[in-house]
Amino acid sequence: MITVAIIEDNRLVREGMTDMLNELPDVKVVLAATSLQSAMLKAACPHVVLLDVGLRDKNSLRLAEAVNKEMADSRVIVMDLLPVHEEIAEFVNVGVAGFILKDATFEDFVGTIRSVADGERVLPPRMTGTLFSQIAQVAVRRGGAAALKAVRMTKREREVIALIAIGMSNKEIAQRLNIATDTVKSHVRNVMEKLALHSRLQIAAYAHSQDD
Amino acid sequence: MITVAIIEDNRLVREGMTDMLNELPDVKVVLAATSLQSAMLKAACPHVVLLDVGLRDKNSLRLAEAVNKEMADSRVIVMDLLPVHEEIAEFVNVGVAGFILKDATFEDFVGTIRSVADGERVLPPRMTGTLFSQIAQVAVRRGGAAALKAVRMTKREREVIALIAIGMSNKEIAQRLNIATDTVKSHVRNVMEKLALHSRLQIAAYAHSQDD
DNA sequence: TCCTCTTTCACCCGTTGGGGCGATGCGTGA
DNA sequence: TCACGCATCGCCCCAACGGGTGAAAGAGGA
Repeated sequence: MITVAIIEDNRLVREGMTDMLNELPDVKVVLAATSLQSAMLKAACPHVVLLDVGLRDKNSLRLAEAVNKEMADSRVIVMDLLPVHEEIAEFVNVGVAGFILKDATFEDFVGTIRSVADGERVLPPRMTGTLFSQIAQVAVRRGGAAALKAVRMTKREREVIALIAIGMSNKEIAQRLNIATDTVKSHVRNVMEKLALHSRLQIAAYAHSQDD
Repeated sequence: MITVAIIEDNRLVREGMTDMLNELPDVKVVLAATSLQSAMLKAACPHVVLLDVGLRDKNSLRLAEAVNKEMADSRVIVMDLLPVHEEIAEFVNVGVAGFILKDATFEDFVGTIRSVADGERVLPPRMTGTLFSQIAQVAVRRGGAAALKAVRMTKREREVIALIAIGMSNKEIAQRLNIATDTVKSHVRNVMEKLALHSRLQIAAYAHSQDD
């Protein structure tokens, strides 16, 4: 049995991965969190740590290094969207055992986990399918709406998103909706949490990508 | 001869207006600026001040009032895109002599200027044509590309716009393009100046509206 | 040749945004 | 009835952004 810890800040992806992996006979997810907490990770002591480094943090490298150092008996797999070659080299240098792109096949994904748990080193293979789409499928399969609720926007949030998309500031949105700017900020923060984004610009980009 | 000052922050519109008006035998543009500087305006001492209040400033009303107060012998025409009735009333109250919508006919436009210079008060007439489209036509007529250059983005600026559109910060753009963040800021400022925008979010909205 | 445009970079300053944290009502459904 | 999600608002902190000014170097056209 391979024990796995998932560090991933997008709720949909995180829970989808957890379910998918738990359906496998030889894999068990023992931890799924948004951020890295050494304490919890040490307590869980998983064979494999799936570490999402997204595209935001520059210090994701040091993050991977830290995990590798403090968890000598755990092996790290870095998940990324579109890593550059130099970055891959750097990650390998700090001791990352595996590398998987988010547009990988599920088979590639599981294969990487098993290989890494087996002691191998897996560098980014050429992949064709999309891991993301499969996660989305799993998400809708289990419990139907239950999963999508995690990323489903409330009425107010959709309003705020729409106003952000047309370029309005928090203050302007507050005036338009007749609420306090702090309230707008709360909505914006919740939206970013749900979509795993980190700026209102990304919210705007997301909004525009939706209504194409 | 009617002397005119133009306060308008969109370069294309500003220069287009200047040229169009200067082609008239009885009109001369003596000042064309983006913002209101009392000193320069007093020095120019125009018969008519064309004041663009756009849709951004809340205090455009006080601006119009200030011009009217300090320039007792100049008459003010407010230009706006889509003013509300209440706003019009307020502007009239602070002594604005004329009012012209940006989707007015050029004839209406010139007529308003002449009437105001003549001492009349011109409230927003019902108009049909679009002043904007005529300005664009004049802009291309005179020198062809010369005018569009004012709003034509440079290669670098287009790159920056594209990266803003997908949600990147100045710092991220700087890293991507291998330039300093201050340089990126310069480009962003220039873009905003050219498009008469006031935030990167609006740039993103503009970019997305373009490639539809 | 000179001048303009483009691209580059720097410094300063005030405002906004992102993130953490807590708190209060209010409806809905278990 | 009680928990939960939603919407509301507040405060703090610090980094990022918007805006102004200034400057330097290279490209290209007049």
